Amino acid sequence: MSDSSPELAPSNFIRNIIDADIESGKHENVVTRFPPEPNGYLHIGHAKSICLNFGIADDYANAICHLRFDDTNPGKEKSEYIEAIKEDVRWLGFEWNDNLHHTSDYFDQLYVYAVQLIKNDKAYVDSLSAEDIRLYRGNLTEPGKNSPFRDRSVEENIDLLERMKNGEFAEGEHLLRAKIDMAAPNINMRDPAIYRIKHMSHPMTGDKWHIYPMYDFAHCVSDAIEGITHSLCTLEFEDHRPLYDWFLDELNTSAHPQQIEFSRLNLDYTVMSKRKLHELVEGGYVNGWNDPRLPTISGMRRRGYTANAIRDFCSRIGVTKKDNIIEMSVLENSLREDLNENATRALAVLDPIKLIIDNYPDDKEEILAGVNHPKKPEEGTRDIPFSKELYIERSDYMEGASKKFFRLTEGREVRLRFAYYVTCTHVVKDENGEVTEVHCTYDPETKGGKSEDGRKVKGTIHWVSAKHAVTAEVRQYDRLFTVPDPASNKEQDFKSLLNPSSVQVLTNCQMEPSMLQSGTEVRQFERQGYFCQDSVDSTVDALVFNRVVTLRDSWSKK
RNA sequence: UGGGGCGUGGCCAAGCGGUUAAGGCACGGGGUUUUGAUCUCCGCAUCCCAGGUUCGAGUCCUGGCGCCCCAGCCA
Repeated sequence: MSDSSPELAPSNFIRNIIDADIESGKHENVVTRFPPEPNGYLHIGHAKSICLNFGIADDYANAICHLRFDDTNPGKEKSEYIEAIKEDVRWLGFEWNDNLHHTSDYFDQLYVYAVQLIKNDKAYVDSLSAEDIRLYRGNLTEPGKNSPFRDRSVEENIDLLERMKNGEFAEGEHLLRAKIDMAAPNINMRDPAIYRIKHMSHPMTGDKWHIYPMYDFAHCVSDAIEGITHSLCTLEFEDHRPLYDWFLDELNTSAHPQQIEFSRLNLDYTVMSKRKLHELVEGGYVNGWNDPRLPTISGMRRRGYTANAIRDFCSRIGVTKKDNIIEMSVLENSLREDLNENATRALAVLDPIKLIIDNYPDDKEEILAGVNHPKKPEEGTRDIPFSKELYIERSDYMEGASKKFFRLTEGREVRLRFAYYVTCTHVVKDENGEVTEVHCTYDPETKGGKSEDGRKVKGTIHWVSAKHAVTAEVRQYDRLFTVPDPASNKEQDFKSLLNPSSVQVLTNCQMEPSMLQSGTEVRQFERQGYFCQDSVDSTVDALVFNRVVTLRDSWSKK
């Protein structure tokens, strides 16, 4: 292993297999691959696979990981997705260097291999309808039966395949199938399809082909051509492994990669299948693939997640073959750990109410120093203006509050962060009984938020000078679904389980002036959470912030 | 009811026959704190069930039970 990496990912059963293969001399150089189909955007589940595959390449000496687009179905794939996927992989911090491939790079070779199968009497052109093929396949408990076209001559098969390739037939008219065993208990082995006719233009090969190879045939061959040593995929392909091995054995390829399956990542209160994500995006239930509520890489990036947090998360959840649903708190913990360490602080009032300091001079203004990071003095301080009228959080005042409430209530003294101690005297209400102003007096001897007499002030609240405040919009996100596993009930439409308040927009947030100069980085709004400007909607004239994640809150739980 | 997998605390996950069953998240409690944040300390399982092998089993055997995946010319 390389010693350049200070923190290697924790080991797992796949790394154990690789270790053993190196130990035994089976392989000297490990080659993995991340093989997305460009038919949608990457999500956090893909990040698990990316971290696994590229992580191995990073940690083992002379190991590499290929990025290969599995583009065998032009009906579903688009160049837009290819570009988005590349961007996401790079953003996560991985580099494929010269190892960028497409399954379509191998279409010529694949065709040669298909002809070889025919010559070896291991493949044939079937002319049954799709419906008949399904009927002939049998079912889980009953064997299938042979197609009447199964025994065509090698010459006829080659001729038919050639003509399929040349576009002489309509889609569905013919199908090249492997000749294996229609009675196999593993349904994947009942003469699976190899090539189907599709009169479609392909993002990479244009109009050259009228037939396109199926996954089972193309994937193992592509792996072999690229010299992949360990082909890592998810559990649902376990049943396909015999077929993966069958093709490579029949074709006698120079390399025979080992397919190893691991379980996909599931996160609670969200969905991870591409089909469902497509449904949410295309149905307008969310605003595009990069909607900050989505578990897509682009959505999380826009929301303010960091690549570090996602990689840390992936290393924490492990790699096994067990079905799992990871709690969102694990992801949030990885995020908070990164942000707490790296985000500078700021004061911002999300739901403002006026706080008026009656004994503070009307026109006086002061500049106070706010610590940028409590654990990093080297981050310095920033200027925060202070004056008679401030905004504080509406929830920081409560009428008739108990002594357990550390914030404002009549007669109680609290500290205004970095500023002064103030004591609440009274409030003003409107005709509806809503509090419109909180009044207080301050102690001039407590500037900076400390007192000489050592008096105890339990509560500290954040504030913003009203006349200096910057108004902004803040979007607060909550879980996308109301239940932990929205996909569990197959009869129920998962979309009916969407959380109607997955986003709450606050338009009158008041922030300290330094937020005007705050770029795109994530900042912590003290006592609230982490926020970053929305990369799509925020402008200098109309600031828009996304709440990345709240701070841990042990008070509201009580 | 065919085939393939999986089953260690609320959620993940180490453990590869032999110290009191790692660790993280969550949860409960104490301390520190100009963020009820951070930090810190403490607590928190006998391993799906039942037999068996063994001086000794979460780890081996047998039999159950439970859950997941497969009948696309999708990947």
